[in-house]
Amino acid sequence: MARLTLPPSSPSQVSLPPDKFSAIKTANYTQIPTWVSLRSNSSSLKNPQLQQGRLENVHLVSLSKQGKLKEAHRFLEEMDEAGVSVSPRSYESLLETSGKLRSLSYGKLIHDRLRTTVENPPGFLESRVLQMYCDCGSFWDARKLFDEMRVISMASWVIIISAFAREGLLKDALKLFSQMQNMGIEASPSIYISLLSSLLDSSYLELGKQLHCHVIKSGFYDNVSMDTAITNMYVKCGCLDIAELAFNRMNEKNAVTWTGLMVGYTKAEKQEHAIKLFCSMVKEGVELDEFVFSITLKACAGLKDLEMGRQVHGYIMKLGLEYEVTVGTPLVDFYVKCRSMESACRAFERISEPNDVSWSAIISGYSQIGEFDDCIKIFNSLRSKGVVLNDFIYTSIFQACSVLADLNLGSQAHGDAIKRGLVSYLYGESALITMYAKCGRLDYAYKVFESIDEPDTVAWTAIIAGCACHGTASEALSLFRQMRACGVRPNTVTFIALFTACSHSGLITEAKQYLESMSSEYGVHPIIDHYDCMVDTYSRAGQLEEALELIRTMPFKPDAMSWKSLLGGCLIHRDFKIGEIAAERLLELDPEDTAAYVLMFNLHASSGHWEEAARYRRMMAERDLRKEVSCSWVSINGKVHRFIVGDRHHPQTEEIYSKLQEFKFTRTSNENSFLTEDDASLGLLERKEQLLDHSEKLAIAFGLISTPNNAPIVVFKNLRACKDCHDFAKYVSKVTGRQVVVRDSNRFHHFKSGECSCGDYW
DNA sequence: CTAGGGTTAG
Repeated sequence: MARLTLPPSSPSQVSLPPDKFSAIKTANYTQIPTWVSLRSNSSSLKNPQLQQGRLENVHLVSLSKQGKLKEAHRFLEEMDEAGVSVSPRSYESLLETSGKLRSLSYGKLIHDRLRTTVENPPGFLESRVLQMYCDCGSFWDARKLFDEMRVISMASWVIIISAFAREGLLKDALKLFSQMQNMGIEASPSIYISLLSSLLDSSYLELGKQLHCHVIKSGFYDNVSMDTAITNMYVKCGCLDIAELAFNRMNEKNAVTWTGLMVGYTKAEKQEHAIKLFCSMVKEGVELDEFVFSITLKACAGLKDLEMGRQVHGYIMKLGLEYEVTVGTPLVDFYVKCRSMESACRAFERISEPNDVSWSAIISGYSQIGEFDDCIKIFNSLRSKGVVLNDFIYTSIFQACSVLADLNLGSQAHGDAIKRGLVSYLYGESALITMYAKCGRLDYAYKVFESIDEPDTVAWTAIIAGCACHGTASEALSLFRQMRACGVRPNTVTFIALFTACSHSGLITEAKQYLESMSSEYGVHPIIDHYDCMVDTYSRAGQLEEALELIRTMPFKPDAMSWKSLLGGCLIHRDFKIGEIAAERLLELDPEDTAAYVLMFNLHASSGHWEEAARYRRMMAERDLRKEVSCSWVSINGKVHRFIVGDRHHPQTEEIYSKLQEFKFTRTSNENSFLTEDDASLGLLERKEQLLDHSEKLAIAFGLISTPNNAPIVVFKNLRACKDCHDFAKYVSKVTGRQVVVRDSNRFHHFKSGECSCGDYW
């Protein structure tokens, strides 16, 4: 008899891919036999009748539970040589592990071994093999095995139908279901549950009703799981009223049943109803679990009802569930949505084992309150700690990079996400399009867009918005037509992007047509933002009467944005009469809006009405309002250099200012010299005469001296570009032959040979 | 031996 060598007790040499370690973590280590004792008295070999290979099989199962399939396979071969037979229990475990680890190759090896070495395998092993193929996602193998089965157990029917249903292969699942019926086999509740729960939206309602009829005819009474599945089918198909009926008819309900209905109401934006259900649960004494709190907190978050959420939080603490990640994470999100970042952080710290979802919730929290630097900080620390990152996190990071205009970090994170295989999700890709577009690389944005096989509404919207902010309106409109041709439906945001493109290029007729047809032709009902865009389009184009008329006749009460857009137009086109109206209305709606004061100041100052101008400055001072300090920055070799007006802090200040002097740039038309936002931010009226040290010019000058002669210069600015700096950039591009790109708070300006892509229209 | 529920984002 061959000698049986047992494996060394050192850690296994089998290396599993890192993402499969979870299986090892969940392994039951109590199953590990002490193989030292196995080795010392390998009595089973000496006395086969006594042990019948029991210990070897225990060891085999142990290896399998630890996910050590390679080692298990080696051990199997040794058992063969030793003539020790493999127990059905071992086969069962090996098949289960192969499935869990989605290791088709080992699964197949076990299946082959079972076929060739065991003459009449017990029926349950056959269905275990089937399960393994389904778990590995190899439906072809599963189907082949199934078709070859001589006797099909109910378990096998359940396994294959539920696998097909879960995988979205509904047609195949239904075919098998009717095959069962034709064979006179009655489907079990599990089969109905699988089929019902694969019906994800209202397009399956008819099918769902038919299945419901089958269930009734089959006479299954009071099966909580199945009745829950029926209720949830109606929920997912959008029939909340029917779902509620089905729910009320149930004699016995559990937490799962309640949760399903609450999800439905929350999705339908009827959060109050969901919370009412939660209260009933408490009243009726239903045993609550973590999932109930997840959805309850989501409902509170949707309502931004801080009081309600706090009460729920108290209840959670009473039950000691705040440490659970399934409760703690939605709790974090709830506080984030209620703008209570401090509480969110506290809730986060209580989670005993935060997962990637918890991290994405807290990162998106920082992103939502505008603390983008914090987002990046957390991201970097997670990256270095090797925490699992998901596509949600990357989406937030790309968003942060768009706002910070940090192309460097953005493209690094992009590469990182590719390595982790997280980019293939549309959400992430759309965020990438926006990130590249807002970092000034419309070309990369296009590349990402073109790499998407079937762009969805959001992806199309992202690229259209990208074109809009770069001022390529005709491209935006053409993309919109292509989108329609591809059968993708535009949504509210798509139209905002489209209108933005029109307003930046003065396409009044087009904008008007879209506004009139969006509801009838595209099924998107205009909201006030769309009208505000139209007001903006008219205003920029100088059609101020039309803009005012639209504000007065539109089906919404004008908001601050309506008047702000109009006021902006009045400034460009020097209309005091309408400007005054707009400013008054704007200040009524939002007395803290600094833009109103600055715009009115400029409007009067630009025509020499200094007293009127001063009145607005005084008002601003009295209300203790300050404009955000204007700031421009340029990134050189990954390092960001920031400038404010008159800045002399940069180590190369002398060089920068002498470069500026070189241009001897003088204003082209004196009448157009407004007091700019730069100046207004400092409150220095006398600045009017010396505009050479605006942050934007400093950044451009620094770009000129720090990059090769032919390199384009990309400058970012937190406020809108002023006319003077705009002229300066044009001049620089003409004299130096360099391409200058300026992103202001509104859009991109591409300067080339003395011309700007905005056509002086911004 | 199978089946029912939740949280993150553009």
